Amino acid sequence: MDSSTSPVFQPEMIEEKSDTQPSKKRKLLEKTVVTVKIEENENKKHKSEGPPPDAWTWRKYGQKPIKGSPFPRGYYRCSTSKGCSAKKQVERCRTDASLLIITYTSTHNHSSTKELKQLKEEHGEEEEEEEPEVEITKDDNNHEKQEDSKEVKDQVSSFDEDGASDIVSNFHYIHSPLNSSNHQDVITNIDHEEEIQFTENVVFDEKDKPLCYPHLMTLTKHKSEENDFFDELGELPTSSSFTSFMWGNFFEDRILIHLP
DNA sequence: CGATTTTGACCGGCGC
DNA sequence: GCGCCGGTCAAAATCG
Repeated sequence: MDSSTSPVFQPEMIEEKSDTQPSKKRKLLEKTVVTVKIEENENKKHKSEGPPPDAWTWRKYGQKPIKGSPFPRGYYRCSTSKGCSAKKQVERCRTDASLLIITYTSTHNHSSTKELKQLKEEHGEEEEEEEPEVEITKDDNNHEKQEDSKEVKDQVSSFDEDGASDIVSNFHYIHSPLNSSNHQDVITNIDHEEEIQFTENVVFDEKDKPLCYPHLMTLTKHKSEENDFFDELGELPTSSSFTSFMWGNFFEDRILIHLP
């Protein structure tokens, strides 16, 4: 715990050129990219097109063909809760139609019923922890990302209204797709800065990786710090019970961390 | 009949 | 300034 320099769960904002450009708001959104390998079972034939189910319900609000990709990208918005601003984009890998790239943006302002239930089952009465989390989360945001305070404040305020936390939601992003377990392989990378791969079975050949996620290669090797990732999580203000719950899910799924 | 999907239009950012 | 591209909107269509 190097408190002095440890990056306390730093939801790195997407800024491509923070060099000289005043990064636009657009690029400042949190992004969680999940690459999912879907099995094309004959059983679920037409389902192969749709996005894999997760803990929330999504409503499609748009679809656009993407340059350089034969497959269109679908835009979804969370419809579990009315005021929820969480979004996700679903597209297929340009070169591997069985690879689904899901990009989660923004955060949920609520928890999924499913997960709350699980939480209760595991710990009995940990549900209250949600309340204090909001406070701590806010604090975290305050001293961690001052630059983005505008954005964050905006989001947090809406969270406050609904009385939910956003850090928790971040976890949901991570573990919910894994939880669905309909898929064989899941790669999760948090932000464009720290990309961590989780794979149940390492099936991504070197020839596949650059094709589908060129930057993944770079970033995977740029930091072999799963430690960092763990460290960040360890720093989380979140109650340890919740954290362990989350990681419990990870390991229960037997996710291997594949490092170069 | 309400909720969701489809699809073309619209808009803003960015590169040239 | 213009055109391209990605993201969102909104009306119509479809579904349960």
